[in-house]
Amino acid sequence: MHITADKLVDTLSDRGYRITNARRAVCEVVAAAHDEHLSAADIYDRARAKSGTRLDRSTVYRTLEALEASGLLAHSHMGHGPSVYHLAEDAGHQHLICRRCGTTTTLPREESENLAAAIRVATGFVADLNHFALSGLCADCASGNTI
Amino acid sequence: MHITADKLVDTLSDRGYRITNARRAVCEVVAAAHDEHLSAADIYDRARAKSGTRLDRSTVYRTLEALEASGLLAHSHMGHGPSVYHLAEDAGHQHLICRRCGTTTTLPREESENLAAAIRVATGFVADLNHFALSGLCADCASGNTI
DNA sequence: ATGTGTGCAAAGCATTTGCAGCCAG
DNA sequence: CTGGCTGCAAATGCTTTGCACACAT
Repeated sequence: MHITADKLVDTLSDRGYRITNARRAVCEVVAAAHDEHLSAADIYDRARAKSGTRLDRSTVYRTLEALEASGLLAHSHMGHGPSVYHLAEDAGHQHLICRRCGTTTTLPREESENLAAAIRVATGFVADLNHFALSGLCADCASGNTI
Repeated sequence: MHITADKLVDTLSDRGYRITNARRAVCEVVAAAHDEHLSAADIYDRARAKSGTRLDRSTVYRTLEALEASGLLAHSHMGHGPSVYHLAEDAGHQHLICRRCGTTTTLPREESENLAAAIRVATGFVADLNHFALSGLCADCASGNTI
C-alpha cells in the first residue's frame, strides 16, 4: 500500500508545519504519483490545476523541502534534466536512464542493496543508492546496436 | 601513462577542428589535471591564467564539447554542483561523493565493472558507470556516526 | 579567401531568496 | 494575534545561444 495524502499532511502538521491549500495540493500530487518520477515543474503544474488557487513555484519548492525534511519525500538527480521527487517509501532502488531512448528502468531494491553492499565492502563508502540515477543503454537499445 | 596535451590537440586537428590558443590552453589544462575532477569553471580559470589572452566561458564549453565529441573527454554529474570533466582514459570508475563532508571517493575500475555486470545481468541495462556520481557517506563519516 | 572559432552579451533553465502582506494556529 | 507561509519579483548558478568580427587553414 501507498501512503495517502492525508497521512503526508498529518505528518507535516505533527511536525509543526502549518497546513495550507498549497501544501495540501502538493501532498495530493505526490501521494497520487507514487511510482512516477515527477519533476518540481510537474508537481507545480498538477498542484496548480488541482488547487485552482494561485500557486507559485517557490512555494512548491518550499513544500517539497518540508516533505524531504520530514523524511516523507526524496529526490533524485536524473541526468541533465531537473531533479525528480518520489515518496521516501518508494526509495531504495536505483534508477537507470537510457541515454538513447530516455526510458527509465528501475533496478529492484534487492539488487540495489547488493550493489550498495559491494561498494561498502570495497571502499567503506555507504552508498545512498537512488539519489542519483545511472546512465547507460536500456536492454532494448543495447541489443538493437547502433549506439 | 597519461595522454599529453599535444596528443589531444593533434586528435582535434585530425578531426578537422582548428587549433586556436583557446583550444590549446584547454587541452593543456585537462591533460595536466588527469586525475582531478575539474568543473568547467576550474578549467576556465586555469586556461585563462595559462593563455594570458582573453578567453570566454562559452569558448571553454565549446572546446570541452569538441573534446567529448572526439571521445577524448567525458563529464560526470557530481550531485548538486556543476559537472566535472576528466580524460576519457581515466573513465570507467564510479565516483562516490560524501553528502556529509563532501569528499569524493573513487570506486576502482574493476569494482565498477563488477557492478555494471551485476546490473546487466539483473535488467539487461548496460550501465555507463562514472557518468553519474553516487551519493552517500564516506567510510569516515559513516563510522563516525551522527548522520 | 572563407567559414570556423572567438569574445561579448544576452538568454535559458532549475532553483533560491528577499520581502510585504496574508492566514493558520 | 502573530509568526509562519504565501505570491511576486528578482537574483542565482550553470550552461547555451546569437551575433559580428577575427584568424586558422
